[in-house]
Amino acid sequence: MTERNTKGRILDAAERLFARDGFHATSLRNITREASVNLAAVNYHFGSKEALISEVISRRMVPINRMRMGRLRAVMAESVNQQARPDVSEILSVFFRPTLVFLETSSQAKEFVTIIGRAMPEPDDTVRNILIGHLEPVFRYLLEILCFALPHVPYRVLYWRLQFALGAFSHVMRTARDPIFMPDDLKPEEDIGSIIDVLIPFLTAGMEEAVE
Amino acid sequence: MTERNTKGRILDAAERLFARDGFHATSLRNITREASVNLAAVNYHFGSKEALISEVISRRMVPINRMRMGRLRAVMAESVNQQARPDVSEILSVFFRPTLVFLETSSQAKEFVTIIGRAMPEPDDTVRNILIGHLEPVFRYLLEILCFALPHVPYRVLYWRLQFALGAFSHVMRTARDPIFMPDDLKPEEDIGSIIDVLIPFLTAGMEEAVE
DNA sequence: GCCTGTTTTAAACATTCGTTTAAAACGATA
DNA sequence: TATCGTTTTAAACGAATGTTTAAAACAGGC
Repeated sequence: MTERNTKGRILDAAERLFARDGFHATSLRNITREASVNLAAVNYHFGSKEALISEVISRRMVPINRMRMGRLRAVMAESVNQQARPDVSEILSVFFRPTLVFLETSSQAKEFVTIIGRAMPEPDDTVRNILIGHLEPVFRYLLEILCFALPHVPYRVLYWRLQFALGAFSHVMRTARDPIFMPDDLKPEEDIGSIIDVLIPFLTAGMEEAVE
Repeated sequence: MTERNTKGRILDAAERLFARDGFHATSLRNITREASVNLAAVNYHFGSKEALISEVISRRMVPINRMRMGRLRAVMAESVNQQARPDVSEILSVFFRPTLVFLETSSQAKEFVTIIGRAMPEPDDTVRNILIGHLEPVFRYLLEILCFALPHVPYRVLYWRLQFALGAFSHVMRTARDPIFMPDDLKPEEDIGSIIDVLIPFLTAGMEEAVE
């Protein structure tokens, strides 16, 4: 259940609190209390709070992005083999769905989808750049594949449409647990996958829309 | 050019710095230095930093939302008169375009669109609730009109699609001045209106997409 | 059982923050 | 010009933060 060693306990507690309260509002004292370790443990094991944030993001982001790149390459290869344009809906699925890969194995990892949504709009450059550094190669490849899939849509328009997709995704990952403006006759989705099921067709239609 | 009285100078300086660095990273000392007023002036004129944030948001958000509600009502009235469904593209335009209303009159107001993008994903509840409070009635009316315009799309799906639209919008308002992942052969849009011109058809297509 | 490198602990440090205070400066009015 | 309410000013306060320190506790190999 809870991690046995100090480093792992800190990572789990930090992930949980960063998701709940944000990076800045979460102090090292909160984290170390939650993890039942000494305050100095963070600086001893990670060096700084920033390095801890980086590690919290990296340990899940690296495998997620490896999965993304692998599947994107597969989509691209199949498209070349069959001499057909790749399917936009599949491209977007391949990008967004791996976010949920940890949900099956670790209940703890539910928090991480919130963290992705939090890191993207983070005002602090050093924090945001941690996420951006991970995401950049995937974004570039994604844009490249979309150019193949939608040759009639101008490059500049595709870039902005992909930004819209990122914005919609991060907003919804961040607020899914506690949605804003939720009418009384609706209730929050129990699992995030069902929101992505609504997101993919929405984004696909927007991506494919012809530009006059 | 620059405001003459202390209160106005604080508001302008705060708007500029909140947009550039975020709400939390901007200290009262930064603001008062930028405004060339004494540190205690903020607490004297506004009462607290939180009240200043609220005022920075309100002074532009109130007229923007008044404009939104008026135009939304007009769209709804015309739809009833003509016994036709309201146009989704027009609905979205009427919601998003008033954000830029200050851009013509005040060059200073360019900063405010960034602030809208910053307040939405703000981790601090008290700050985010300031924006949410302003937006809630508009959101509810917007959702209601979309139900009229798209009766074949389930209510729950429309709610989430509207959330996607909000996410895309706030992300792009926040990053428009300094876009992330911008390829070398693209350059940032000089005016935000042209990004909204790309956004509206994208969102419209997503909103209108049939649900199987 | 002693010794060595690693980890944990309690305490302190230096900064920064929002806020408060009390005196000084100002401005309009009589 | 004198007065009174408003505004500005410099200084200090208390609280919270990330980080560092130096000693204590621990673990494994000889």
